[in-house]
Amino acid sequence: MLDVKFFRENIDEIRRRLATKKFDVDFDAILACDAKRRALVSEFESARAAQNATNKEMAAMKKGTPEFLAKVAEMKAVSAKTKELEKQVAEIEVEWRKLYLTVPNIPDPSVPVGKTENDNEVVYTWGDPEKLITKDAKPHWDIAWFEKAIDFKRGVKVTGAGFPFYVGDMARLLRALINFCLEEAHNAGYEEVMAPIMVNPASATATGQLPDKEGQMYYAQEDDFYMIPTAEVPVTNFFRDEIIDEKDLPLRRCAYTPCFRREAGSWGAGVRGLNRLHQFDKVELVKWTLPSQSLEELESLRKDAERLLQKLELPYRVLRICSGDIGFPHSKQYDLEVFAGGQKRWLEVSSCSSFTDFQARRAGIRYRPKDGGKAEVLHTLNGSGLGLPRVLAAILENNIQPDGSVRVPECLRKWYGKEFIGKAE
RNA sequence: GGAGAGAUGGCAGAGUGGUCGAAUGCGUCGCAUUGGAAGUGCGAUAAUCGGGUAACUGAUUCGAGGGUUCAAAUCCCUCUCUCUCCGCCA
Repeated sequence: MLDVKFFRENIDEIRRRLATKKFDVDFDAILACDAKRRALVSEFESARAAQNATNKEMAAMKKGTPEFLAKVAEMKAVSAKTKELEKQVAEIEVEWRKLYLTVPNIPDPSVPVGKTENDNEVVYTWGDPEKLITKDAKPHWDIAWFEKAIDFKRGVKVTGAGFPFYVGDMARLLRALINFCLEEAHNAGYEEVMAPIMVNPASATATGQLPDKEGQMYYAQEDDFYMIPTAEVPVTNFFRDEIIDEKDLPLRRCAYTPCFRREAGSWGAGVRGLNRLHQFDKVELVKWTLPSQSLEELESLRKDAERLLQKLELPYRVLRICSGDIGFPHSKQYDLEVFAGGQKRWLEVSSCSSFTDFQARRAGIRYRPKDGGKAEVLHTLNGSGLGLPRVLAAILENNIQPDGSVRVPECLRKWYGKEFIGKAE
């Protein structure tokens, strides 16, 4: 949510900058509602002030005297009118909030203007993707032993499409990836948390999933809980409605969780195998920073994620996401995509973003300046470090051996324990 | 799941219809005392939104929502959460 004052006073600039995002906002309706709301609030407040003043007089009067009874009679009408105004204010506040929650965050000036993902800029590429297109390379789902190791059929039986079982060595390899990501994050100064994987609507609203992504989350009606689409939601909400001391900033935390996405309407070509799942595993990195530090913290966050890919020996490219493709609460966003040699495709495995004060204002997360002054809204950031199924896909496709087995990257062996997966023994 | 108790400022905790944004204690900050510190004394100390250059000032907030009343932290209803006991359980 944008600062309301800023919104009112810079509406032309905001219109212009939001026009480059892909979301529709009815500015005129919001401004009209805001004006009406302020007028009503002001009318209500002066009515209530008058009522309060009289009530104070009455408190000092002797009860039951004719003067007192006259006041009571007089105030009945005043009270009824104030109550009516109060009701109108409450109604318009709800209407206004509903409208205002549809306003996305403003893109940072450094974000390239563009309409679709085709306008994203490649910042640079690490490693040599060409080298991976070999005669042995094949999409991971075509690897002979793949269906045994990642069992989609049983997943369909037990739950539905997109909920696979990882079996045996593959389960161990996935666990190795989780451990690797968490340990790297720990070494980079992120404090680990294990978080709830269901959240209430207030949390989902604070980070911006509601109302924007309502239909993309699994919802437990009985208890009004949402399955998290990313650990960003519970982890960021940890400090909801709290004030953090400036000396504790920046705060950095990491969390491993399963993530759940309905992916309604997004199935088509190129989403086979591990490319898109309803439940997947991810380690998320989250930061809370001073406003003045969020841009540099975004750069270091991205580098923390990149380092993982480098250690995993996976060629990747860094994308600067254009205004038309960055998300609703995002101010600035980088995506990291690994090259999967079998599919000859880039797969997104991390998205690193700054939300400026957008989430923090919705969530009521502020910091207390060192000088003890007024609490100010801070900035939140997060990035995947990493989304694991696609990393797994790239590992399988890029390290395939002539005998059909796959070499496991050195950095995972500490947990995986062997050099190969899928080797006949 | 059953029974009971409870939810008040940064924390603890008083407050059962008006003079309560709320006693008191702790904490924090400032000043004094001191060579310095401890200690002690004095004073200050909630948030949000609005008006005003400012001094100041209006509204809202005592878990959430609704109701009664001229007037609610206080009375009534609903919900949420916490604690204790019982039951069940990884």
